[in-house]
Amino acid sequence: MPEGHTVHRTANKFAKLFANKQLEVSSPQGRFTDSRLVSGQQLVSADAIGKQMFLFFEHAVVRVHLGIYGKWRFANFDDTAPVPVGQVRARFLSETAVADLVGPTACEVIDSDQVALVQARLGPDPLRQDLDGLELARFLAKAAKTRVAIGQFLMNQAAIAGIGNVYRAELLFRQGINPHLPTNLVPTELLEKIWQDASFLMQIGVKKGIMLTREGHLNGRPALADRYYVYKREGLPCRICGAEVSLELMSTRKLYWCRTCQK
DNA sequence: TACTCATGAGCAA
DNA sequence: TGCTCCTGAGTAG
Repeated sequence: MPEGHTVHRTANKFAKLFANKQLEVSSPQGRFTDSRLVSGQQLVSADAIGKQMFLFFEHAVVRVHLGIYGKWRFANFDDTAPVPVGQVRARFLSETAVADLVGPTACEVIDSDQVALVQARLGPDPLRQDLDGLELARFLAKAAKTRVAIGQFLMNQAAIAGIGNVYRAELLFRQGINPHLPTNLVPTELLEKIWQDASFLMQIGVKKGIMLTREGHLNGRPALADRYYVYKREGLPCRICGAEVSLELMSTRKLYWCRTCQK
């Protein structure tokens, strides 16, 4: 489920498994021909900003973006690495562990200048430590300048990095905000709440590996049907007021919301 | 077996 | 706004 929390979780796992190890990098599927540019190098670190992951090798960086379909598969082994299954774009192999990447939108080798370019176009990430409040300030500054609907604004990775369709719907529901409200008309206190809630929920997502958004259901592993307030619940009664949950398209993406709770 | 759908985003017009 | 790309799970027939 590739929203920002998945990517941060993967970066942590990658660092834990592979940091300071020499990796054999290959492309079983054949489409990641640049794998040879990093194969044989040590992995220095793994980092995530929003939905982008960066694998820093000694002399180059691998940038990965999962898109909708992308997935990582990790495995430990004693003697022989498991045979790749399906369309494995990239395989990262140490002596005892393997990470297979399937179906990413992007998997490429870039240099530090290109890393800086990608990072510059990304907005603040609620999962990055923000002790001095600068990330929040960046978010508020961007929000103050745009009349785009808040539902659309939250999907813009240059506005806030890491939010996807699920968190967008659930964050707006939790704060009772109409997704069509122009962003510059959303009171600052509410924008701050959205930011803090995103940070809170996404940290849970990183820890648990699944998206949880319902009060009283933030622990354990609730079934998919019990996990969200509005996401994928069109036509069903709102869990708070009982009104029918609405579904509409907002810039080609499905938007779920409750017209009664989100005035 | 064939078809549909999905948590995303870049690009052209 | 519409088209395109990427893969696999679920469902209809």
